[in-house]
Amino acid sequence: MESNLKKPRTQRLPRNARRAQILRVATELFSKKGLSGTRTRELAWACGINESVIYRHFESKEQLFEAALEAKIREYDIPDFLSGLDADLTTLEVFQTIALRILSIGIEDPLIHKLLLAATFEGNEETHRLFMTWRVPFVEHLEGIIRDGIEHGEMRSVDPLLTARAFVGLVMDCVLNCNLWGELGYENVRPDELVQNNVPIFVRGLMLQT
Amino acid sequence: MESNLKKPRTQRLPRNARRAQILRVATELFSKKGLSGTRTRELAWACGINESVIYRHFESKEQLFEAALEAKIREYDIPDFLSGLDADLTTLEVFQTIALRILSIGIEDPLIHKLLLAATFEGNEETHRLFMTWRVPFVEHLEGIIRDGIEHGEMRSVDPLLTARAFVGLVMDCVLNCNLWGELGYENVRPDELVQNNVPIFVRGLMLQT
DNA sequence: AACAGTGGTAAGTAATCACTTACTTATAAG
DNA sequence: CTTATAAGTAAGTGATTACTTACCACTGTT
Repeated sequence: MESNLKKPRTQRLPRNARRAQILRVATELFSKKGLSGTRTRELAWACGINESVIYRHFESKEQLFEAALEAKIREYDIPDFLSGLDADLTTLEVFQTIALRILSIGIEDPLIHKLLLAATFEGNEETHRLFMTWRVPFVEHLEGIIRDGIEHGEMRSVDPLLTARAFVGLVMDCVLNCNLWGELGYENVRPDELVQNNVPIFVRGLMLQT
Repeated sequence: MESNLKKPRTQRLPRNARRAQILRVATELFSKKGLSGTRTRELAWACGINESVIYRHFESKEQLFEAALEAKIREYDIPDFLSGLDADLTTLEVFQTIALRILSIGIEDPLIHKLLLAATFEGNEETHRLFMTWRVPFVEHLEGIIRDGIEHGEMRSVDPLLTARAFVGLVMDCVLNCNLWGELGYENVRPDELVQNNVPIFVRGLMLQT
């Protein structure tokens, strides 16, 4: 009856809470170091638990990565945001609202774009599919707007798909600038500053008459 | 005196040739799988040599990665290209020429952008610095052009730095589209097609009068 | 022909990896 | 209080990692 009883180092958590914690910490590590750069050992240590606990919740590191990515994308329901856009907005306002949304998410939650980048680089087919559920809705929505604009004689006859992609790319590259290379001379800028400067240039070039 | 003499499996190469071969194969693997995803064993196997030979030429995997990145960037002398641009070109033509250059390099040599992406994700301070030697010259050159354009009353009074970054971002995102996500519904498009569609939109939005 | 220099190999090394096994203990329902 | 359930731990597992050591053999020089 000596003091052989082992004291638990960490507070015992119910299943859902522990799973959520692992997911949250994993998202942070994966977005910093990528999939193969993140060690399960340091993930467990960061959670204050033993490595084996991770495997009570996720069957493998890869599946944990997929779950982290999916949870991150689910945080922001893009189709819902797009379908909820006010129908009375001008073309410029629509483009600005969408750009601001992408920039705000990217700057307030830097993890998502780094995680998406890791997914495109190290991910499997499933993570590639998840990546597309993030980017494609923006492109398709804008493609539709541009197509309509051309039909109604408001916009120049550009290629709707290429143009929509270019706009989304322009905005998402700003996010990468701020997140990834922010420490290297690319100082942080406010989302609305970027929107006010860049979106009108693009939209003016797209419309037929000012 | 039995047949104990070992036959060499591979052709013996002079130092420079072997080093160049390792660098070339490493560039390919790193751009496909990233730094921590590339194994020295498979690199050696792909070169047809023993692992230890790699370490006769490069002191570590990380240093090999830096060397590969630097060599890739050196292939394209951007400052030289920019300073050699014809002074008689119109603003639209300058933007188009620069965009075509970025797109052509990115599409004809997909390794460079993937390698740069790996560098931003897994690299150290040195590889980050190298990344900037690729992107920054484009931005600074365009920033100067836009600043002049505003001073001469040809362009709207935008923020020259933000605008230059946005344009470079727009173009480089197209490259990522074609390279990284090309297999997933983003079919390949020709560089000149992208230039013809996207650059005029941006430049028209930038100029004061058509 | 002898030799030095070096490109190459075989067979390691210790460390680290993702993941597992066997076991302990907190919690909550009856 | 008893007991089933599950959250937790310690201590591994074999595989794989980047990198090294000791040695071999090809080649150009003299």
